[in-house]
Amino acid sequence: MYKAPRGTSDILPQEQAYWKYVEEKAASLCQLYGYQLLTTPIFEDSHLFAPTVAGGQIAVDKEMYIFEDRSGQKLALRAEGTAPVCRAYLEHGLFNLPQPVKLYYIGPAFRYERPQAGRYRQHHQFGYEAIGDADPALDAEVIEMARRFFLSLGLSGFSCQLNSIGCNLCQPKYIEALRRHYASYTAWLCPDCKARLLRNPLRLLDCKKASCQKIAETAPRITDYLCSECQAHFQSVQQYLEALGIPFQLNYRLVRGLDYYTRTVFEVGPREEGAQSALGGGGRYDNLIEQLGGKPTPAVGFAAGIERIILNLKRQKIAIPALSKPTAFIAYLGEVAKIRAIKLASELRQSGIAVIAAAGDKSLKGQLRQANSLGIDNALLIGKAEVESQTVILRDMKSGEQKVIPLAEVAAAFNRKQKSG
RNA sequence: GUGAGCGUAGCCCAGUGGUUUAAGGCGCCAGGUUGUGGCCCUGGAGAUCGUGGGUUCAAAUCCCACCGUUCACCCCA
Repeated sequence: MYKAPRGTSDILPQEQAYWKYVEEKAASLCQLYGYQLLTTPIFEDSHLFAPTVAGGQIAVDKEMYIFEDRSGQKLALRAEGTAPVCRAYLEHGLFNLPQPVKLYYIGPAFRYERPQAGRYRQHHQFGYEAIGDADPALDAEVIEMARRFFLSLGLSGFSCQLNSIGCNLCQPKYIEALRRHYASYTAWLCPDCKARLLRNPLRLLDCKKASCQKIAETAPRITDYLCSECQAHFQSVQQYLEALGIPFQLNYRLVRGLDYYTRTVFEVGPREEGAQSALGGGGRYDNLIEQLGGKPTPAVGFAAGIERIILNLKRQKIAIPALSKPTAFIAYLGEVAKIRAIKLASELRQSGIAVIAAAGDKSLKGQLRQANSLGIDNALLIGKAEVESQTVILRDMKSGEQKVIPLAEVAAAFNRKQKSG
């Protein structure tokens, strides 16, 4: 038997209410803030993702779905949302619009990793980006949006952590200081951190091992190394957040794995920290667009994982609206009645009334059982007698009340019901 | 990529001191009214016990490998 590939999953009808709920909240949030939907291809030139995957080219090869098409071009399944949005921004000359340009996206992303709860090979991301202006008010807006998004979903008890990791003027000086600090402790570092010291020193700060944490505690802080511009920018972001009444916690050890982040970084997660707990995160990436071949263009954005959001909706037992059900179920007895039934179904749909017609040759009992388990409120019954008298029996499935109505008046009866109900 | 746990019908699972018609619940189908659901009762269908190999007279049960899944690391959404 075939199975969905490892790390992927089918989203069954019973789950769809959650997806619709989250997607609609996302869309209305973006509408509220003036962010416009941009849909990008599911695969891209594989090199596009090189700057956006931590560890650079090594991780690109190991963690991405890369394949060659028949022309030999190296393509990659979308690994994350930001780089494609920036590519589209450059490709279509969106820099000619009044800046900043505000865009959002929602769709699948792929990473070849070992799956576990909240981590999949195919998952879905919702994200938004404000491209083309370095105004710290945009950083604050993006963070406020994230908070409003989670609140609108009904989630509570999450926190927002904030930090600044500087720009390409001050960050290298800080990394230098960090290296000097760690150099005297190499013997006590875990193997992972030894590798990080060479490849990705910022990551040293959030190693979870107790021995490494100790060293991190005495490490120099990025905030002490920010250049005056970054310092001022960071101050402004905080000032705006306070003005907006957005709670946040400064976390000078918060770094984001991706190389392109500059200045503001933030992460939203449940207060109870655990693996795979981050609901979303983002920050400023003032260097990315230049790295992709554009002019230096500042930008800030946020991305969240839909599967993790749904996981938290379930954990917090948040009630979500049910998907709408068909108005009526049509049952029949006998071949002549069946013809009348499928014709009636067609006509009702023509007037915009959603119906399910029975199929097969189940007993009336079986057909009503089906209507019941589908949760449909009205059943229309057609037998020999109804065919002869040009009527149908309308049964209210909640009360059990039945009445005989002329065939021609069925649609009108439902329209009346909808208005009064 | 590393370490650990788990894998019995569509779903939840009993059964692992070796020999069972592999049990139960949910769901599904049918019957209990000749044309009527939900509750109840009765019956039925549905499992090569994840896959492959090995040990044995005998394996769901022991061993190995692979696959899948879960948890942690890693990484991140």
